[in-house]
Amino acid sequence: MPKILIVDDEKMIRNVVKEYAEFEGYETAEAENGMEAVEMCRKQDFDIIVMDIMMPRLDGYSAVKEIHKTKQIPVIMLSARGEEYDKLFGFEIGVDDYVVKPFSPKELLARIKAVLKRGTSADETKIEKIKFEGLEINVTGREVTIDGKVAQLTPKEYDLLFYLVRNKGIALSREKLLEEVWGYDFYGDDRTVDTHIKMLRSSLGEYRKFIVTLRGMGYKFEA
Amino acid sequence: MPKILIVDDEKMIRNVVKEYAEFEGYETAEAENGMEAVEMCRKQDFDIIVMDIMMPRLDGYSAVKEIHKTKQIPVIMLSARGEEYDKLFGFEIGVDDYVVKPFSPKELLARIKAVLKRGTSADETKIEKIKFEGLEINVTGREVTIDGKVAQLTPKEYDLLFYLVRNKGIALSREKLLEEVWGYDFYGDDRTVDTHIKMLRSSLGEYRKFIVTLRGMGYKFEA
DNA sequence: TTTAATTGTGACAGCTTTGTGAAATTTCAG
DNA sequence: CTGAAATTTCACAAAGCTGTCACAATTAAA
Repeated sequence: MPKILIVDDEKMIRNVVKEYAEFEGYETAEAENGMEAVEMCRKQDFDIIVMDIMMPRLDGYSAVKEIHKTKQIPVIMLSARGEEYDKLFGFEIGVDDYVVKPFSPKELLARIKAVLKRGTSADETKIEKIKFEGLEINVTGREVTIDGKVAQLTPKEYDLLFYLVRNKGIALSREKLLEEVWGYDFYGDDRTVDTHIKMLRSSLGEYRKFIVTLRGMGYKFEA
Repeated sequence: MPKILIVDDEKMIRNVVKEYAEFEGYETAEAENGMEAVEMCRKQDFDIIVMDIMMPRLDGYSAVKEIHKTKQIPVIMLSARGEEYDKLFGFEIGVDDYVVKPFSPKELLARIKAVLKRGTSADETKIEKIKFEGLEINVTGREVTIDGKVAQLTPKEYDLLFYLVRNKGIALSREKLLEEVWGYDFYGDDRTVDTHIKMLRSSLGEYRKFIVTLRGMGYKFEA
């Protein structure tokens, strides 16, 4: 689910937006001013920022300018009616939408949805992921993460895991695995599979539990 | 006196704006659609453009994009209420102001005056850029900057980087890269990719970290 | 309980893949 | 046509993956 950074100095506003956003299933984070927002963006990635213009410490448009120096994150600006409208245009900030206070949370959410739908996160939808609890296989990027951390699998480990997962719940003999993962022209020992299963298990940490040994038969992935 | 280009398919609108503008002492010129506007801008310089969004042949926002490729002229957009508002923000055009139809000519003139007053600080032409920390790719100008300094990439390096970035997070085999970056008719060695990756990495300096080797597979851009 | 079969595991030599510098070739502007 | 820049190939170095083996641990059968 997309992560939203809500930036406003009024706690009330943050709460309202947060509540509505979380109701829609978004993750949220808050910042009280522009400085804080910049800091938070340095440390983590958000999918969209909802930012007030008038704030202490660092105003909204300066913050956007700063954040956009390093990251391309869509922004929806909030501001009091009229007052800051010219400034927004005047500075030609790359802002994706603009909502005037007081706003209806429903409208804001609709705009957030719209911005997320078009924009940069088009790549997000292209990425194919398979998840089992904290084990996540990003097929598109050929990357496996365990509880959010990237696991460094070797090519064979990845291929083996991918084949097992694709055939989850199905008993797979060593012969079958060799044929499918190694290739029909592999001339080696059956036990090679065992070694790679061992390595794979060690790479998967606690999620080794998904790889089940079928004595006298082979292995299977069971989630 | 400043010269205004008025672009709208309705003669009525053009006339009204023209009359008021000339009363204020501005010179005016007219175009019926985006295409005409682009043509006229190629031939002469204007100080400001007042442009409708919805027009036959070439819509306003495409016209602005085209014109801004070569000239930095401030723009005030016109459009029917609400309808095109999203589009404006959606495409992040470098527009200096925005007036909703039906508008009062007096208000439009006031905005024209205001935009002209802010100086031709429209030096910030809207250029399409992609950023990852200090790595900035100016797509419009085919230029890459690293921490603000222009990196001297060769054409292949740029093409390769651009393709990787467009497909960030996606595992790309050498074959795929050859096909997409070099062209389907390239009959060379796979390892050519490696050499160009090497060169690209060296050009990117510390941001070489974004280019990830996928052993046994290929490469990907990961930001 | 013993025994035999099967699977788990650590170590490592050899192999495959990737990184890299340099040379050969091609492209292109002048 | 010439020379500089870009591209491609090549060979070797470096990195890191694989497959095998020996032995330990586990399981099932007798």
